[in-house]
Amino acid sequence: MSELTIGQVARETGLRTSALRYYEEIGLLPAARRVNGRRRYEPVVLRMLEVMQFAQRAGFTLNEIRTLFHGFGTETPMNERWQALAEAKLRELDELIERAHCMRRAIEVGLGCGCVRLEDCVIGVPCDSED
Amino acid sequence: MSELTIGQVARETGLRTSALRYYEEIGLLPAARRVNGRRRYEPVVLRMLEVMQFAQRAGFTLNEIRTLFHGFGTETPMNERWQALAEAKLRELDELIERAHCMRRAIEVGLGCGCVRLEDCVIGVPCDSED
DNA sequence: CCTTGACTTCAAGTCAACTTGAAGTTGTAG
DNA sequence: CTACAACTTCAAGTTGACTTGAAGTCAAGG
Repeated sequence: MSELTIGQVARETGLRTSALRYYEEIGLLPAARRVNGRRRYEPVVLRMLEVMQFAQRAGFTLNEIRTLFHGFGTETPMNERWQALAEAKLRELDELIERAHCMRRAIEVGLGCGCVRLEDCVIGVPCDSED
Repeated sequence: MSELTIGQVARETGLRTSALRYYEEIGLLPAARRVNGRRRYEPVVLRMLEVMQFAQRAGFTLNEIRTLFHGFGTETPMNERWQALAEAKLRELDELIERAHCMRRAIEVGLGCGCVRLEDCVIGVPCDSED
């Protein structure tokens, strides 16, 4: 039982079958081999989907993930488009992390202070400039 | 000139007028006073919008932001719903920050290694368990 | 043979957060 | 007075990431 049905992949990954079909439709997953019209997946897609879900939770769009996967390891071990995207995303992630920290601090201040208006709390936290 | 037109608010905040009308429609902004049918805003909305944009960039949905603003400072200085939402969001933010850090590390590894397949890179980075 | 469950395709629906377009109103500048 | 920009409402369109529904196919069990 080396090949998996769409249902098995769905169960293993926690995705819905509709999502898997959708991924194939938009070219995120390579078109699966068909047996009597039904999809058969090689186990490696489980890992791909794992990474994809991970990337998605980290804020990548499906479009970016597709580029990430297509650009990675084709021809040269590390091509330029992948590198550019990765570096851009790195900067985005840094911004995201900073904003998240900032909002976190703001909420904590809000939880701990007696402000009547949220604006007063948040504005009082120094963040937009630097840490 | 203490009250602002929708155009002025838009210019000051960087939002489109359509967005401001939309915010009013969904109850995120209180319905502005009308003069001959046109909206007039008190300057305080600039701060509100500032905070709202900030919260949005930090990952809050408009729905959450509305709750955050409505629940804050009404009746008791710090009511329970606000507190619950804030604490839940705090946990979400922590998760987000961790995932972002993790993806960041994964990308860096990807940039620095010679892997042919992205999966190999990302999977090699210890993250899903703990840091 | 018939049912059942897992699958297929294709079209349309959903949600958030807006934007766009049409058609009309208001206030000011020339 | 006329033009024009800035506003109004209301309906419909957009994007991303899917989901839902209809109608049909296929293999296995009773």
